[in-house]
Amino acid sequence: MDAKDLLTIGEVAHRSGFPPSALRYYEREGLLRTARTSGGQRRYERSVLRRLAFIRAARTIGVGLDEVREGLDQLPDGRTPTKADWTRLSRSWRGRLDEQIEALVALRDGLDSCIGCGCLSLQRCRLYNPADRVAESGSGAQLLPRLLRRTPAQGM
Amino acid sequence: MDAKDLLTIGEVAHRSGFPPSALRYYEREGLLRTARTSGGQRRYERSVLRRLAFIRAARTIGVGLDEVREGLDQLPDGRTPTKADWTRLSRSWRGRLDEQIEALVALRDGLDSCIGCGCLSLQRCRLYNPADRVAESGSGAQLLPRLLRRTPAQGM
DNA sequence: GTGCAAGTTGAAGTCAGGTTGAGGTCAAGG
DNA sequence: CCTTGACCTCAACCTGACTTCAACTTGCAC
Repeated sequence: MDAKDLLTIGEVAHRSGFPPSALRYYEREGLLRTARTSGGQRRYERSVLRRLAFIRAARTIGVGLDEVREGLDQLPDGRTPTKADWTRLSRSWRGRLDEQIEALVALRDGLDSCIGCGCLSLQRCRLYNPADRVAESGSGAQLLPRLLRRTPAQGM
Repeated sequence: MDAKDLLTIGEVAHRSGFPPSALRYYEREGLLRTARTSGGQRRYERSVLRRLAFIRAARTIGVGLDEVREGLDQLPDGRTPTKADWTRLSRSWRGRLDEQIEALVALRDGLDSCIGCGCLSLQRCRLYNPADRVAESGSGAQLLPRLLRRTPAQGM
């Protein structure tokens, strides 16, 4: 916490791989807090790098920034987060990842059967069925896409 | 091809699960062609439903519209596409799906090791490494997200 | 022949996750 | 002190895949 330990935005950008524009954006969005010099420039504590690693990992998995913020907000207020804190956060993604994989595998199996039959039929094709139910039920809901919906990393 | 067989946009919307706005959009984007009544209203051949099934399946897998169009453009010009035509198109996705699954599994394994060590370290964490490479190469590109990027079926 | 649901258009809006640019300020080495 | 590169803010822009809106027209049932 020595003043010497504080990093400029350029240093953080270089070390984290996020461009400065993203760092400023994350700050605006409440994912990061920064100290400022008397002249108004950002100075980052070293711990921001771990936070950014978390953000990077979350984004890679496809977690949206809102949810990332929620996660980060659950970190202990006063003290520096421990290994256990980060572990707890990460663990919750394991399930999501499993879901995503499961959904894709189901899709692949469906695709296989479609390749087999060449159908893509409204009645029979498993790839198509989600939409079909919509047509039947009149509801706006979808089935498989729901699992995949959480839009995977878009930016940059 | 009897005039009686032509469908209105509402009927196609209902049977395909795509809202009319999406159907018009797809037409503007060159994924669909339609006949028109003397008054200018769209009339769809029934075959559009199969095309839409293809589009739905592609979007579900995460294929972008540009690529869907490319695929559809490869369908035979004069004749009605056969089962084999659709099969050929679908088969190319199998590989993509495999890739996506593989990427997610790798991610999950990486996550597991991170949960184990609680690190999310800049140097060691496998979840983090993709970004690290970016930082090195100076490019704005991402590695894994590229595979997951294409936003899964959004419509309705 | 009329009423009204369903259709038409083009333009603009939406959402996420940032990027880009203009115009100006800060900080550090010489 | 001065230069210069790094930094600041605010606003506007970007992509993809649509949706929504306003203002108007069609087409089918009665």
